[in-house]
Amino acid sequence: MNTIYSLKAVLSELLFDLFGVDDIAIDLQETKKEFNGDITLVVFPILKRSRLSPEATAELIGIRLLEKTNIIDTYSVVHGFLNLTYSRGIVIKTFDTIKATPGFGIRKVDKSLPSSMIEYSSPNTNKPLHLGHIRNILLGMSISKILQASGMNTIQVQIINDRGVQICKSMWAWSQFSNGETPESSGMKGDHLVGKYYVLFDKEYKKQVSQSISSGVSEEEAKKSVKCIVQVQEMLLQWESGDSEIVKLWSKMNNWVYSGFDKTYKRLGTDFDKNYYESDTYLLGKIDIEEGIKNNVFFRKKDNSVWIDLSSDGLDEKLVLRKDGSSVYMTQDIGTAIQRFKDFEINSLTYVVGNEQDYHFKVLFLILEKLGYKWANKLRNLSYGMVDLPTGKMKSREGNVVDADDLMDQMELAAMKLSNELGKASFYDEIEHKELNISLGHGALKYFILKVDPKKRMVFNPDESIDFNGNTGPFLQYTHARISSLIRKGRGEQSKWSWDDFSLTEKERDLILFLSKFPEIIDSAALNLNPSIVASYLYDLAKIFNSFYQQHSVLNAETAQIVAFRVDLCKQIVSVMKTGLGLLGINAPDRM
RNA sequence: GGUCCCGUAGCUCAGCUGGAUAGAGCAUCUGCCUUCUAAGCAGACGGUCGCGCGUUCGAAUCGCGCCGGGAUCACCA
Repeated sequence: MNTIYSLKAVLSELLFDLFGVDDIAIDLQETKKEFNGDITLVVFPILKRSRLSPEATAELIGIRLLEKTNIIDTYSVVHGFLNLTYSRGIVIKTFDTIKATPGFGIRKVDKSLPSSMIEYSSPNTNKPLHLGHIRNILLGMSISKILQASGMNTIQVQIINDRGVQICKSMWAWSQFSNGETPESSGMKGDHLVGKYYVLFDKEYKKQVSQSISSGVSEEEAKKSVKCIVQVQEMLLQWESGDSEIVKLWSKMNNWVYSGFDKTYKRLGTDFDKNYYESDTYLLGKIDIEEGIKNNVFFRKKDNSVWIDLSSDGLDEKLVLRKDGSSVYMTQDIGTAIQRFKDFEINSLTYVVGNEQDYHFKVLFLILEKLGYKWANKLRNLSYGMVDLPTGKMKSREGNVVDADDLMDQMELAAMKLSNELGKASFYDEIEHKELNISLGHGALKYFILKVDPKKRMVFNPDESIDFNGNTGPFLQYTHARISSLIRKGRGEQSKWSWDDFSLTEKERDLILFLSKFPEIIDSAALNLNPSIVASYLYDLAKIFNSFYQQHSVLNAETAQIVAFRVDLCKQIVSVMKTGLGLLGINAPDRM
């Protein structure tokens, strides 16, 4: 339907007829604000074939274009730039199409097609979620919605790192220090309680190490031999051998953590279709390694460890099985990926993972390709930069993290405070007001994180980073609420309008043309695994609307027909805003 | 040392499949609420696009080389 595509088709034919140029040379781009027009053809690439001056070439194309199509109304030539203005007819048609398309921008999903699997969050169970997880979760959640909107079925999964030395540390400390403390008895969220003991372990460990050192043991030796760490190692072995007491404790503490995570996920608005647990999957992959040895993908060294040589791909040798036959991370990831393609009818798998693991995933994908899985080229990595604090890196075991729950509390509080300052509280009853502050606080946080290109590293300053003015979530929500209000108030206006009743203002044209880009924006965000594309589109849309709003009155427009038309236009804008914010996981309140 | 990512206004970021005078927000300053929500709008101020060389009619954008920041290359997870 898109006007740019139809224009490109016409141009393609025309330029071939005129000069014999191919599509590659057709460079169409939006016209800069300073010039008249909507879209610009850059004619420089055509000059070689046209053998005319830039101006003459542009003129010639302009004239012919007007003869050939009614998409374009007028043109102007500035140097080598042919600026084209869409005709009223095509603008009208564009708006009619948008209006006639329910859920404009969202492509229908064919349920019978294979799905795309997205893995994200992937927490450890020894500590609560923090700001780093928030970036991961928001990206995963948002990209899942975007993929759905672009017409894919999705399966959202997380792999929960529920075993290993980390959780044993929490278990050990709890056994030592807790006196049987539980989430119920302490009133703490389960994940926070377990995290508390993880930090306690670290303190105790450091204490024991320094005591050991002062009694004459070398630092290196002390770190390995201190009582608490030795006991943790024993615990891990007991867990692996299925010791019932240990497994019971492990299971109890993990369940505390899960109920805590569930609350946080719910608050963030995410939900997984399936959880994978590392305790179930950590043995996967060994069989595949054996298979790969037979096929000469892997090789065994003298000490019995198994490797893959990736030097011909510009990478190193990589271990896939230890000399004692036990797995490394890579082993599990190989096995888990293969398992997933068996478990589900999926045709792609996207991992949302911090960029510190780029190398790991590059290797993983390469190994799976070498193992001959044809879906290996459908593996993707949405890699994102770390979130650091002004004071440096967050470290859970040292406790200097921005906790996910605390952060959301803080955001809600800030929204409440601002709303009271602005004197808006009186419009609402208490519950409604609370919900609104949740929407706005979370909107600010989500937009702050998602508007940035995922691959950029970001510094988060809890005191300064979050704003409610300017290029922010609440600004978009405010714009949405404002338009909603117009529609509410305009409901009484029953006038019918037709295109013959009025001419379009410049801002109205801008809005219609800008709205029409929404589907491409979604496709582009899906293709690039980048929600920030949606975020900046919505921001631009809001800017254009607010500018329109300031210049023209909707409800007090010159005639009843124009009022009716503008209300209709508002309906389309509000729909795109709401859909778009939804893709970012942000609520769009009707008033605020 | 090898590899990957980042470097654009005082700060936070767009723009990067080459195109016209590099755009927003925050901060600072000026206007605009007795008319549809001022969490807004209009404007001012603010730039050697890290540096150099190259490719090109044209480079923030592509290539090469530096510089700065981060990550990674574990029989850790």
